[in-house]
Amino acid sequence: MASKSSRGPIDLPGFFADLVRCETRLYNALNDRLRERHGIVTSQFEFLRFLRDHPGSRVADLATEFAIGIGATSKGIDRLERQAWVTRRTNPSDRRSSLLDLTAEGLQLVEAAEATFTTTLAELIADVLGGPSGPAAVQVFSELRSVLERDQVGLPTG
Amino acid sequence: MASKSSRGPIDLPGFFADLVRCETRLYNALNDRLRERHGIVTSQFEFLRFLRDHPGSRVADLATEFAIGIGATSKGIDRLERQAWVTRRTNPSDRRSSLLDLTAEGLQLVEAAEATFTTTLAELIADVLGGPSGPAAVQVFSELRSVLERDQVGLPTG
DNA sequence: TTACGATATATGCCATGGCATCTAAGTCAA
DNA sequence: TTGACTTAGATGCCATGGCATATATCGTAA
Repeated sequence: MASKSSRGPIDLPGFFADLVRCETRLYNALNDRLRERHGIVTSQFEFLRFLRDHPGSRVADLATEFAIGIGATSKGIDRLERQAWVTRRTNPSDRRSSLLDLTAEGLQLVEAAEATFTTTLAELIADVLGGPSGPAAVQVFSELRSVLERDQVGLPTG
Repeated sequence: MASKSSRGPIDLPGFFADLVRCETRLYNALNDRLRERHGIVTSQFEFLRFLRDHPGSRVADLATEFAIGIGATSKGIDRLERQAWVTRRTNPSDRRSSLLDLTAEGLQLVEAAEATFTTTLAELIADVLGGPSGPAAVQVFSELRSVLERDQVGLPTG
């Protein structure tokens, strides 16, 4: 099969469709692996990893990072707290909010899950991303993310 | 701010994080626009567009395309059918399934929504995708999608 | 034809996210 | 200090998707 390398302007809807299909399938595949090996799903892994890398974050910080609602974030933290992977401690400088941290178990879990995550992701995308166009794709998404965050595109209300 | 152009091997988890954040925000932003102008969300627009381009598809065809479950697809079609945008007609060669088609209203809707979709997407990503790395990113996702579909990665059960 | 296994999808239950709302707490000015 | 406004996030209701199951139909072999 000949590769389709159009010369004209980029087909943005086509690109977006490819992007969403890839993201869906990768997310599904990572969910499967993380669930069977660690009893968590990818969104939980991402929460835990963020809290490992940003201890003392607030619920709103997570909501902004992941561009999901505050309510959903609060409920997500509830679930992690129920498993004793995360603790809330009252923010001493603003008692409306809590500061979030991993427990020792949470830290252990995220380290183990990260190995699974990284390995699985490599199995799925390393070949394509390791190709000649890989670095450019990395660059595009890094830049696009910066732009979307700067302009606060696609932040939910609640 | 200096741009971060690492020379080493690609940071796949970092790339995946950027990818998911971009997809979330773009999907949210497109949802907002499509909802306010046409009363549909992006997933519905994608169903309608697929049926316009593949008339006579079955529920399973949509499920495979979007890598979502058959049950969810059936329910999604229920909702579009209730709005009289899609019709089910019994498949004459296999009465377990139905063949799906847009109604005239559905066709009109998808054409109008497509204009909104394309315009909005261009506002959000044309600048970055029009840069020098754009074509490479397009190429990467086209290829990655092909690989993931060939290997049937991340297909839900039901 | 009948019986059995496979297939397409419709449906029910559960989990999760969006959005609205509620409460506690912080800010500020008079 | 008090009262009005704002903010953080917890909670309730609803919509949607995953997965399991139920139903109808199909294909095949006896």
